[in-house]
Amino acid sequence: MQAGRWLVPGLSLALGAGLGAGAVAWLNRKASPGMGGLWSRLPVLPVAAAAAGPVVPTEGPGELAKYGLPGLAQLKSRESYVLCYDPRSRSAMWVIEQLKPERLRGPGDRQTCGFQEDDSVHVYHRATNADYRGSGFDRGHLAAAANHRWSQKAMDDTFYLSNVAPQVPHLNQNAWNNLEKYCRRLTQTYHNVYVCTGPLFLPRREADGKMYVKYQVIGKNNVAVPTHFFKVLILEAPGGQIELRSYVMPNAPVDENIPLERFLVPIESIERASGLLFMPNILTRTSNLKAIAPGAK
DNA sequence: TTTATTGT
Repeated sequence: MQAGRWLVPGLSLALGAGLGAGAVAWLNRKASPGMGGLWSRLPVLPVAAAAAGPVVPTEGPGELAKYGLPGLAQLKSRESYVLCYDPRSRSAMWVIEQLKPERLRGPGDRQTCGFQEDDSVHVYHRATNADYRGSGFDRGHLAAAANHRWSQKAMDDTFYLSNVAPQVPHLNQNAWNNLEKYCRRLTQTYHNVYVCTGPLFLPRREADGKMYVKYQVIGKNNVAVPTHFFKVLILEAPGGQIELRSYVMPNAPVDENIPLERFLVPIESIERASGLLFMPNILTRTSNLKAIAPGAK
């Protein structure tokens, strides 16, 4: 594989963004063999600007991060949830929330809420309302608004587009909505209900017999349309037992008459597909785990 | 009831 060849299409993107930003210097560096002069054309921030930052040691192991690291986990802790942002998909990797019966009721009013850009995300990696407009997709909550009626602020926080993913309207308004209602109902039976929700981008076999991850992107920010969504429920029963239920639904119209149990999947399949791990965290917290697997009543 | 979008 020739790196130079497949890097070139991305170069025009980098140049466009760099020129638009204004504060651009040109890195004058001898072209290394095989790079085809690419380095000499890449825009970088002026060194003075980078050096102004206090953060990184200039000696020892930290020196390789002298000019900063290009990305770190983006955790957003809000009134109603904690989420991990995925700048590549312009959405969340996962959102975790705690459901309690008393939090399901209160002054929170959906009518006063509006979906909002998340200003804490860099504009390059941020979804906007314009991206969704006319796309044919709903702005589907990951942490649901109705889970947080206990405070207007808590409900408002669910309307950040970082807590949203493009969702097929029929799914959002029917089967997925039913799954969310079911989660709220579980607060009547269980002392504590933890819900972790996120998108999946699952590989699929194409006509040539090979596996590909293929997904649509919408808007000028290329917001990724998930192929599926998952929900992992951690339920604390009154007796102290912990129950685990994990669901996956395709981002497609789903007949709402199909029982929710049919969407149960082994937690391991979500862990393998998502790159996330739930079980080690759960197991260190309990020796009393009951996993509700597919095929359960 | 809750999930939304679009148009005026």
